[in-house]
Amino acid sequence: MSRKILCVAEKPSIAKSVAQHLSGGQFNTHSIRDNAFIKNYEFDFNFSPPWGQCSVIMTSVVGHLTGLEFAQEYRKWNACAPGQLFDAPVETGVDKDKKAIAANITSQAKCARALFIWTDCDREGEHIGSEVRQAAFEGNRTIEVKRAQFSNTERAHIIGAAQNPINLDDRQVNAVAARIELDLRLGAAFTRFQTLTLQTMGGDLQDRIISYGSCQFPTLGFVVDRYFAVQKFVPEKFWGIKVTHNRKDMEVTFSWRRHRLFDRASVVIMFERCLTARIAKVTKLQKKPTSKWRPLPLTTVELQKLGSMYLRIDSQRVMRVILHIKPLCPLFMVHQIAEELYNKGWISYPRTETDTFDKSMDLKRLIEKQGQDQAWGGYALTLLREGFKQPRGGRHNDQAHPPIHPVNYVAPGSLADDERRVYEFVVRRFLACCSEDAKGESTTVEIQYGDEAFSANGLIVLERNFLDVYPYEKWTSSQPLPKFSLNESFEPAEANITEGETTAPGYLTEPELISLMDANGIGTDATMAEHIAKIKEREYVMTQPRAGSAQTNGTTSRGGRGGRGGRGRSRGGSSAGGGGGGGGSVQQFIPTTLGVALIEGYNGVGLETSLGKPFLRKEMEIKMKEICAGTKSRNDFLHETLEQYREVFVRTQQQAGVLKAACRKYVFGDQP
DNA sequence: GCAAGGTC
Repeated sequence: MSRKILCVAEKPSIAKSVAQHLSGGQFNTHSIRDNAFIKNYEFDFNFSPPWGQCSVIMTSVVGHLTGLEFAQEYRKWNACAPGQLFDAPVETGVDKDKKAIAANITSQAKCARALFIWTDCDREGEHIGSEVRQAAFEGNRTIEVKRAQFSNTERAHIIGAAQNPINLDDRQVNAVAARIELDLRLGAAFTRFQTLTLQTMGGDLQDRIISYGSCQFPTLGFVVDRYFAVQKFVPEKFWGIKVTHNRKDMEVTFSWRRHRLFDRASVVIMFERCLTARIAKVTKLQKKPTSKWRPLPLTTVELQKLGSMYLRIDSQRVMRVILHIKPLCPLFMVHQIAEELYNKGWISYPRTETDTFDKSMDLKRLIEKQGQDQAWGGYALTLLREGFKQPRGGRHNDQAHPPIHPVNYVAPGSLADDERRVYEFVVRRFLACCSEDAKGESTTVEIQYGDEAFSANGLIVLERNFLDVYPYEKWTSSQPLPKFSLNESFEPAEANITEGETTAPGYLTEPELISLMDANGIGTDATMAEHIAKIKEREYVMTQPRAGSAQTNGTTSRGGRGGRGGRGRSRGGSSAGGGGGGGGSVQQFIPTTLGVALIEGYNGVGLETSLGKPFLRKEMEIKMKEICAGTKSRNDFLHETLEQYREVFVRTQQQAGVLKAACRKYVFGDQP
């Protein structure tokens, strides 16, 4: 029997590093025909029984091998009514530019005894694995198929994965296969319908593609929702009372327990009672221990959000990204950099939803590796000797990957500038997770002044703990507090009525948009940025710098945000200091007239669940998870979802007038 | 001329 095993990874970089680890560095490299990226690595490896010592060919694909298309006769836009695409026959075929890669696998499988699949351990990776399996079957009907389970490219981990293969999970394969079919049918049907229908209105809509996608539209919906919240916002005046007192060269500001009222006359009456009373009395003096929690283990979405807030990405990287014609935004770049660090074996798999470390993981060993660093090595070693804490656990677990953490030490000096910053962030975050919370003492002084109560807060930081290694967060007192005693009376230095106005929420920013997409299951961590780029490309939205985003000008009292619109909320306290802060201004998203018209149009069709809302897509995601759990079949899912959308489609077709009216109103500016 | 998901 053949002693050859064929191994196939999801991308060339993984094939290479796995080959290096399994071979101990001794391997031969062969190019393949018609593809410059793919290499076959040849070496020997001693597998666990029943395989034993085998010769190995390690190669890879580049992402998906195949694509789904409508049968030839349905591909032309005018070949059929768009609604027919819900049922039109579809066929899977190897992508044109992937033929050579598939042929390589087919031919290598011919004389192999087994196929080991080394695609990423996520849903899409499982499906790519099934595509690889199919290509291998074309050359060898009886090849045995196994799957290696790994989440980083650290040597021991890779060798362990080679020796403990599992089977391909066909549930995950089915879930993805169904998603692919749905995305194709729905995307094509609605895109053709919308485009062809609205084209007839001429003008600006004449020659453009008005695409629909199950991710594009909800993303657009978030932008439009916020836009209307801003537009419809009505500012309201409010009034408050501020009391200040000077003691030992410190000025203490007491804030009103009622915070603010929207009725000026009442505030004036209350204020005058304070003045009449003249003397304030300390009614409560409380000191209590307080702490600032160490951060949770790092997930992809957090890395992207915090990355764009804290890590400046240099312009060279921007150029590289432009040359690859990739969507241009900081989040996407952070993602790419993390991917590179993973490929090189420095950090764990950077796509994970998990914010809990498995108890069996040897975290101390990972901390130890960081001990040699000049900047944080000392902290790491001290942490090992004293103060190590098992990290807090969040509520997310994708059951596939641990939180993002450093797997090996690399001297920051040997990394490119932007890689270094991301690596440093991952390391510091990891060390912070394993540290003690910061400890402090908070003091609250409450006074009674007239009929009103006021209070002042102070904070003393006693132990910085994780803050020492995690400069991205700050914990500072709002004001230093002098000593007060219980029941003492004093005459406040000053009391004033303050005046302010509620301010409108801001337009949606990129981190906010990402948060909304994440919370609603729109796109994956790798594709969110692409969906955002897509709705810009389609001219559904545009971006512009938010005026005055750098600092709030705090001379007049502005009572926080969001009276009516409700959404806009000032950032949490830590944003002020942040390490490096990005420098540039925050981009905000504003819908175009077309974007508004589309969302308003679909909202106006009177469906229970508008296409501009995230619910339908969210439901799809939940059902995919059910398929993976084995509680739902692929066919039931496909059928249910198609019928659901078909209803929307039919309704929208019947009420195309509503969609057109929205375009007349917003795009052409006609008065109704 | 359509989608979303991989990756180069």
